[in-house]
Amino acid sequence: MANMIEAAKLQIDSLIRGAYAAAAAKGELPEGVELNGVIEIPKDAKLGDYACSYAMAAAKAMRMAPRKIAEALMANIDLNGSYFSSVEVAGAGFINFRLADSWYAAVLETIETDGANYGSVNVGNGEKVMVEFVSANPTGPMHMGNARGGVLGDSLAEVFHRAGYDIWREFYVNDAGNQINKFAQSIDARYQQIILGEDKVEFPEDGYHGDDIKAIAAAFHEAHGDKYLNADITERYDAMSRFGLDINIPKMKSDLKKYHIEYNEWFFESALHDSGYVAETVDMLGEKGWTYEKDGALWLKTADLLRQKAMNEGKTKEQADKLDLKDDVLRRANGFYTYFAADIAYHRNKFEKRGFDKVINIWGADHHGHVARLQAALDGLGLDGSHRLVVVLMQLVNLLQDGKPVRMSKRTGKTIALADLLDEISVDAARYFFNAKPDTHLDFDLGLAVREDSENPVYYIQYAHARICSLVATLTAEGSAVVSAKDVDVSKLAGENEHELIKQLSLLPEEIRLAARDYDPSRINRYLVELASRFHRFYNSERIKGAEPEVLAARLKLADSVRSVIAAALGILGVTAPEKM
RNA sequence: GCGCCAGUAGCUCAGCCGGAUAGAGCAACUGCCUUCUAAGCAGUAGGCCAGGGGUUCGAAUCCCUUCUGGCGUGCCA
Repeated sequence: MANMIEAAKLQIDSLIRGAYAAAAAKGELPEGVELNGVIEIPKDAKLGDYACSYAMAAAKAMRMAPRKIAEALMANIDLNGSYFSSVEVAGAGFINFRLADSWYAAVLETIETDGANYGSVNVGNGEKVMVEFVSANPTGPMHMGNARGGVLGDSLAEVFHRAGYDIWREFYVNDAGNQINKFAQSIDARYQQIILGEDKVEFPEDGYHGDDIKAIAAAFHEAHGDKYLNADITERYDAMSRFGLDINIPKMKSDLKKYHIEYNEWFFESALHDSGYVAETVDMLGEKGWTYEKDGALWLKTADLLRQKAMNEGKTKEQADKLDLKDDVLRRANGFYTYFAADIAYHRNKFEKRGFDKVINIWGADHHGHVARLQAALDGLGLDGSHRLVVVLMQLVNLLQDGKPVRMSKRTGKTIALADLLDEISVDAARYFFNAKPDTHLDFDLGLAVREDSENPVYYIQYAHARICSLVATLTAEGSAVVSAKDVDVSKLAGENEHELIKQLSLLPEEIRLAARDYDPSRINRYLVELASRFHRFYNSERIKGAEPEVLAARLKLADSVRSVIAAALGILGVTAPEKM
């Protein structure tokens, strides 16, 4: 689990601190200045492999020119036994380090040791984290937006897993509330149309118009005949919604499974209502003084909670008072709890009952108005939702057909089902493609998606992997098997392409750390493209087969390390690494 | 009105807890297969980082402000 980038940076920090102590002792630099600054990888490798800005940051406190400070520090650095071969002062006062063979060798050894787990880091310390994603309404088929959420949530969960968190994947099934009622009404209308004739029964305007509802109604009719035609409405709706859910939920499970997405738990909203947990949670808010009654409904003092939250986050009282805020209904005048009330209860359950340290929800951006409210409500319960609940907002997918937008609404019935998409493109392409940066719109053109060519970078990456597999097989057959990292003479990999390639290999642990920090698994996509690109460049410029034995062994080991890292990183995204293409 | 997000090359976007000359892919043009997979590589070209102000050794990056676009602001979920 070694992170060689971290190791290099830590070593530079200690080298500089040691040099400062030595320089200060000799009177070359003023004593007692706190060193700080950034150690980073310069954009241009010609400048060095690592650059350090400590001298510039210390200029003011030391009252010296940055370059002078840098030179004094450099003169006192001892590189013996370090990962670095040289150090120099450049630009305005950067101290630049160049990596030695020992560092490159350590990267290859780490990759060999860690195998498929290479890149894992432990920033999470086993903290319990739930990722809740997709949670599509079970009233109809899933669409492209759900596909994006599914892929994003699953990849993000895997990123967190590899960053050292204890991960739990969950799907929240909204099997209660108004939309279920509407679902039952829609099935009922179709059911009656089957029996009485389509023109005899009016279909509700705001019902679900999709063909899937007709199919459910037909199946229901087949199972029960006309039995429910005159049944009590509550009994009828209950039977119909349960029948429909029993068809739709397994379908969602199997559709998601096609994308290799599986959950630890499918959590039912109805369970929260049935057990009285929603009522209990609302009562708790009342006991804490956060609710009041008005017009027959029970309201949450959301405005007060949000103002308090804003002030906790650094806003002044004046700024907080200026916010235009509204309270929310928790229990309607008709006695039913709102979705919001159930959602608060659900999140109380996640934190309080099941003990998750942190919860990450993937939501469509159209729900963003709900984020701060939910956090504030949880704050009101003393659960610190503002810090422990993270909502990743995902812009919805713009589905295009020949450049024109296609509406994606369940009510119009014109959905492009998630499952159908896989008839058009591979799971690999879908997983790669939908794993785009969450906060940007994703234009998905159906015409383009059908194409399986180099337009899609996933093939570019997989090609690199297949190419290496073929190379290893060819050379192994000729008696040149991949050797262990310890037996590789890294000095034979001294070309710029080789060094750049190894440095790219070393970056994966850092990318995983940052992907978790920013809740952005698409970093891994970009990392892979860059890795594949550097490999292809190396492959085209350096011959492996036919090279001198030591050079061949070293280059083959490098290629095989790339193969291993591509497979490991594709594994995070749930994309396969084919041996042949 | 109030709030959230975005504005970087013709297009799609990286870069954003400040660092050196702002990068990639696509599209366009030019080369590279008798030799390890050409689903590949090398090269050419493209920019008031939306505008204005501020902070400092240094700003695409941080702060303020204006403009433009998307979304939210239900006893819907």
